[in-house]
Amino acid sequence: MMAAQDSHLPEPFTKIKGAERIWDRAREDDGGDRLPWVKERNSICDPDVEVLNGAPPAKALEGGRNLELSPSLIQSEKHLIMLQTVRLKEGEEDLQAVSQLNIQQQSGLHMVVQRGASVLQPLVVVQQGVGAQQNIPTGVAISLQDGVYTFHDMEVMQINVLQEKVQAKDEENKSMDKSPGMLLIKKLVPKNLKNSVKIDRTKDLHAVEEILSCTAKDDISVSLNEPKEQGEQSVVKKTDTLEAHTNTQHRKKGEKVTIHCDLCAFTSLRMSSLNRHMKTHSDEKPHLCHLCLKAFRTVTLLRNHVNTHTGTRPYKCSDCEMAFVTSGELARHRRYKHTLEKPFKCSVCKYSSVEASKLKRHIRSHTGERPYNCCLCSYASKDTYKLKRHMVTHSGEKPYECYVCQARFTQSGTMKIHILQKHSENVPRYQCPHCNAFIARKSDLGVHLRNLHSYLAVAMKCSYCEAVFHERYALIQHKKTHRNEKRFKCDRCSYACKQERHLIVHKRTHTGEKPFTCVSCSKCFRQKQLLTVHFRKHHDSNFKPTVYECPKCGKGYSRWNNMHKHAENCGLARAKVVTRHKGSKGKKKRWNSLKQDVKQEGCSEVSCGGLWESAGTVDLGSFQDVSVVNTECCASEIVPVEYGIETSTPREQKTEMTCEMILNMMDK
DNA sequence: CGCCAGCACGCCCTCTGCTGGCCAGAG
DNA sequence: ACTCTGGCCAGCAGAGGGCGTGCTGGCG
Repeated sequence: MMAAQDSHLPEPFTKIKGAERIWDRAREDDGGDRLPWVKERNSICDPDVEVLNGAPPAKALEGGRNLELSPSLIQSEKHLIMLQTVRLKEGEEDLQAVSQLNIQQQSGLHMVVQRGASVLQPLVVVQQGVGAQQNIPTGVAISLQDGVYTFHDMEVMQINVLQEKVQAKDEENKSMDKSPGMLLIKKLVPKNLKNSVKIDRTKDLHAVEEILSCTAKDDISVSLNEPKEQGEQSVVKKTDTLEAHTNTQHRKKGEKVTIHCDLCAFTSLRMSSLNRHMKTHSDEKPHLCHLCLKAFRTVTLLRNHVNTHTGTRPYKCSDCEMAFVTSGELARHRRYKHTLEKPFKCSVCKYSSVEASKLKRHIRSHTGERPYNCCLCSYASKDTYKLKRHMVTHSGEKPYECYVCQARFTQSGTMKIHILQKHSENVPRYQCPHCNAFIARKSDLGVHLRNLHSYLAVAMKCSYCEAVFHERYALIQHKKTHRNEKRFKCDRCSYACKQERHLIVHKRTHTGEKPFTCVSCSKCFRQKQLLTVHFRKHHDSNFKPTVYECPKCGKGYSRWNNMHKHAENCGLARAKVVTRHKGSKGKKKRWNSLKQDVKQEGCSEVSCGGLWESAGTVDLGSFQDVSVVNTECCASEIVPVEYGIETSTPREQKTEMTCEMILNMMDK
């Protein structure tokens, strides 16, 4: 019930940490101004003042009595109220003494104390305007002038229940008529215990829950008091369920007695437990580890610790080879590995965990809370490990080294991937389900899928035709179909070609245009290459005509295609057509390799005038002997089977070869 | 007093996915 | 020669699993 009403802190609460948590919350609420909050643990043995762990700003604690708000909190319009125990002197055991504490005047909190009791100044951070008021059930909240704090916030307040039935009954009868809206906190102390007392939070809050859930019952009363009636006391009690808190003065023979710790909320039915508990308030740790000199309170703790040194693991898992120092470890291990029991369930999603701390960490992924701030940048993490890992980015440290190549990495996972993909056999690759591409990393496959195969709301149009595509990959594949298309068509004949410049040359056959004139004899040519050939042959005395020899019989030809035609009858097998892609470095290497292969096979290139280099398309069809060797190496290496690459028919190849050769030579 | 269960905190690990620089291939 | 593209790669952070350890408190 309480947890449902206060979503802040549903998790279990521990006495000291609760106070810290309040302070932590105050820090978080404090506008993030990063004030140097310092948690101090005041001596719990201080006879006059007990300050809950997590010291407030010094001013607030000054004197242990005056209640002041820290400037930062005032600025942030939040109220900080400290709860501290103030033992009243004899003359102060009345409400007048309380008022002298200035609590009401400064905080708006109305408190009532019982005669002889200590007074608790509340240590609560209340945020204004958080709408908490409507969430607080009547009688559960303490109203402040400008804020509200709930029972949950009262975790750090010491609440106890009056057991004095008769008195309570009278109080109850009086107060039931009073208007609700103000719950007075009353701390009752057994008269033989003059020190401040905290109650067991779990039990008593449960008790209060129970009270609140059944306020109509006769045996339960919730006493409320008007703020102005400070002289009256209120009592929260449930007579039959709170027997455990019986004041020792009223105990009967055989009745179980709850013993309270003077210094905290601990209660127990056994004195031995209390005695042992009291050691927790002492720094005494008499049991020293002889191996590391670390000190422990108890022999058991020391033994467990020594076991960590010796490797003694008495608790062995029955289902696997694991063994542990403590039974708790074993139990947890069994939950993780064998029973798969996950009792901590997230209320937001389906996540569940073996440990509460894991659920707490998980919840941060919902809330976005990032409590761990980097001191060097704006990064903040949700857990300590991530912050620690992040700090490596500032130090430049690369703690992980590849054992093969000594490359260093910042994260172990990165190194693992490196080793897997650089130094391992049978490296797994990820195949794209849409295009059969194989990609080394799954994450990169994701990038590939996003870039190439994701649906695009705005369709992309092909730049060559009207086709539109919603997938980038489909567009790319489609464009490749235009690659070998003879898109440039002559409007006077059936001629078509792939490049516009070829069409321009062709059109001169229709217009009769001959723009290239020989400077020596004024003869005109349609193509630059024709002029060049003419000039060399007729006007260049240094020109030595190229002779293309048949690799089979050695017969020479002045033109490559003529030799080529001859060679067809010399019995050489037909080679595959190879297209050299200009500008492709890799293909250029392969092209040179092919050239070398062809040379080695006996196709002599004699003063060919840069034929190999200038040829756009080469028909090796007549080199039958070469083809046997080269088609294997060429087909596999040079012409990878690619989508959209087409091969030409022999006749086309011859035509294209000549044309492109000439055009390329013209370009030169 | 010892055993035990449970809690809390911390550390380390893995898996995962995003990001951006680099580089070779393609145009 | 240049630009663009996409795979490769390391860096880095998010999320969660598993275990180590210390401590507290119930109980025999």
